[in-house]
Amino acid sequence: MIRVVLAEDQNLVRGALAALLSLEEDIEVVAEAADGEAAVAAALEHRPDVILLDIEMHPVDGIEATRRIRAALPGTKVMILTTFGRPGYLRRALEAGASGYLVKDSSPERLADGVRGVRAGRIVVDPALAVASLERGPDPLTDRERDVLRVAATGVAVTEIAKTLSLSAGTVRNYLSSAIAKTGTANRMEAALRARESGWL
Amino acid sequence: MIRVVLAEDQNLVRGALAALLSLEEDIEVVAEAADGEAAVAAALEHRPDVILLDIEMHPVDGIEATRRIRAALPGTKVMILTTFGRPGYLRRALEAGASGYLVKDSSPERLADGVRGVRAGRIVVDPALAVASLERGPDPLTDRERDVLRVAATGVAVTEIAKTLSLSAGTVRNYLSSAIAKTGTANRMEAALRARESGWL
DNA sequence: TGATCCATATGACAGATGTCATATTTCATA
DNA sequence: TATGAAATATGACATCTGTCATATGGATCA
Repeated sequence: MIRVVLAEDQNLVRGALAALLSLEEDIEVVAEAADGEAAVAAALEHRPDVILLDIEMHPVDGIEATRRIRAALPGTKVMILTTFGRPGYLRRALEAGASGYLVKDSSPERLADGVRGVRAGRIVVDPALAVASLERGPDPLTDRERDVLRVAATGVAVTEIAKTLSLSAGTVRNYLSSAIAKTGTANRMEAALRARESGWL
Repeated sequence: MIRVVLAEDQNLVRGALAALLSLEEDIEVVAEAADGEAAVAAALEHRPDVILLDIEMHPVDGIEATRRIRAALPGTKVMILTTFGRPGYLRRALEAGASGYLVKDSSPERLADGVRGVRAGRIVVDPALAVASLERGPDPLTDRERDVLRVAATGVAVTEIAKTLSLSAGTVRNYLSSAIAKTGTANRMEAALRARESGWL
């Protein structure tokens, strides 16, 4: 029997995935969690074989939860399950110690097979996404460029970004300029959108 | 027995929801679809009591599918099931003829209860969302303002927007200016984000 | 048949944005 | 320890953006 903890922030989807996994003879969902914090707690309490983590959870996301779980329970395998096939997400998930990465567009059979795969020690990754990750290359942005882009993505003006990050307006424009150059885009918004789609934010 | 057709574009979520609904004694999922087009076809073929529709599907979305299904099969009840609790979505869904609107953050029990509710002729809507919809008021944007905002949301410059929509650059700036005024925001990007969050795009 | 709104357009102006050159400080690393 | 990268800052310049006044033609509606 493979014991699984399931972490996903949308109640309905979480319940549905639990129902789906419960149809498998050899898989048992021993706990559910709605965010990263609760996922770590559930992992510590139940010591599952595999933990399924969504990435987009607040306040603690699936990547950070992966890091904490791998540190505390090296024997537990982590499988990421997310809507977004973003190269940067995959890279960060693997660096954080995940053994698997599935997008929610995968077929239901692949989920159960994936759980069995990581349990057996394999790395389970969508091949197309792995290729995209290599093609895109690593994140070229510095920490501050990322910070500035993240705030810029909300549409606020330079002076607002500067206030938010306690920087001078000129410095913010410098970071935006270099982020725009590195992403090969024409303005802050395209840079932010591109960085997001690459999984860098 | 309540016969249900389920339309949702993410395979894994669709399969999981089907598994969840199948746990109910009185509900039977008679067909699944991955987009609006297929949903309409499945509805015509299977004549279900209730059809569950995600909104975010391509190329035909859940709102458009609702319209077509209501026109062809007035007896079939439509329930929208979406990630986004956007007031404008709710309004448009009801105008298109939907009987229910649930966000994916709802509890699993509410899904089955909701299906029974719309089957019984009730309108099933999250009360908080209904209030938000009334507070926000109807979409104040003109067709062209919406068009321009949609393109602007991709981050491109005015000349690009103008080229895309076959307008002069000045006209585009006029529309952007009035959209910014109507949304009470400070620039095109905030206007686009706000319009999107309101469900106007 | 006016009144009003929408779609479209132009010109002018002030302010915001993106680029570039340049500079200091800190930190890691060869 | 010297080198380089990152974080931070300023000033200057050209271009882009948002606003406003104004105009025309079509649609709708009382």
